[in-house]
Amino acid sequence: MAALDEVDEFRSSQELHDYLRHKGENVGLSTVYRTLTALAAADEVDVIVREDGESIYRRCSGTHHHHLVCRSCGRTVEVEGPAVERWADAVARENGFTEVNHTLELFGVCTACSSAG
Amino acid sequence: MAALDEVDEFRSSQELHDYLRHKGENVGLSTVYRTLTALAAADEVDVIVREDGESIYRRCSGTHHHHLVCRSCGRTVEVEGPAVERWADAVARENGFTEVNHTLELFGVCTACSSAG
DNA sequence: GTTGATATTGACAGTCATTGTCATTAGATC
DNA sequence: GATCTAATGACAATGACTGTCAATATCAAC
Ligand SMILES: [Mn+2]
Ligand SMILES: [Mn+2]
Ligand SMILES: [Zn+2]
Ligand SMILES: [Zn+2]
Repeated sequence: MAALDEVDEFRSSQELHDYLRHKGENVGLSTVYRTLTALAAADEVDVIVREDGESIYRRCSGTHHHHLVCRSCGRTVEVEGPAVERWADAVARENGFTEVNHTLELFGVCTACSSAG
Repeated sequence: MAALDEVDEFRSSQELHDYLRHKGENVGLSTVYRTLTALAAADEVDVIVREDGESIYRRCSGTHHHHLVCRSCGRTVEVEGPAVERWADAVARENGFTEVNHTLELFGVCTACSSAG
């Protein structure tokens, strides 16, 4: 978890494992997978599934929010949208669905990356 | 594409391949993968990446929309949220991001499945 | 301090969706 | 029919993720 705090961007299990190994920590890949899965289940970290299907993790604030992520450098901005949350609830109710959760992520190119080209 | 029209729910490449084989069509798995990837790239079908990372495909209406999907049976409702679209645009602009797209899907349990248990 | 019960670890092998390869086939053009 | 070209499908390879299990750490008695 400390390692995730250090990077501030979304990282996959394998990336985080590499990072820890380069820092000299002797930790196994299995443990990284297990730990991240457990932390995500306990809502201690956020997970999003990238478009290629790989899961990436990040230490985030405790409140419900979504992400605006730079496709190029991974820079992440946490964003909130109360109107969106209400809309999702209403849509689910209108259609009789229960136990509804939603995934909402924004992917784009940040200022730094678009000026760098 | 005709096969996708027949099912009306999101299906993975492998599921669609099975379906075609059971109907007697002699088509290879590679071709199903290739075709679905191409159709998705050409915006002829919608793709979403399930939480386990598997990509599933569906023939949808041409207008921009999102999905309310039953986790149990796959039943899918197309939903629209103009307020959400405006919110996404505003958030992207405020943070200086360009070329922004968004993924927004709702997963829950439909009426039929929740009464069936 | 030693012992033993219990939980955690990590090396390694297995799984499975997806992608790559390539010889074969289908279709068009002459 | 001969020749070229694009599409196909069987099969192998990739890679993220999961399962296994012996080795190790943790810790509470004794
Ligand atoms: Mn977050
Ligand atoms: Mn759709
Ligand atoms: Zn960037
Ligand atoms: Zn259902």
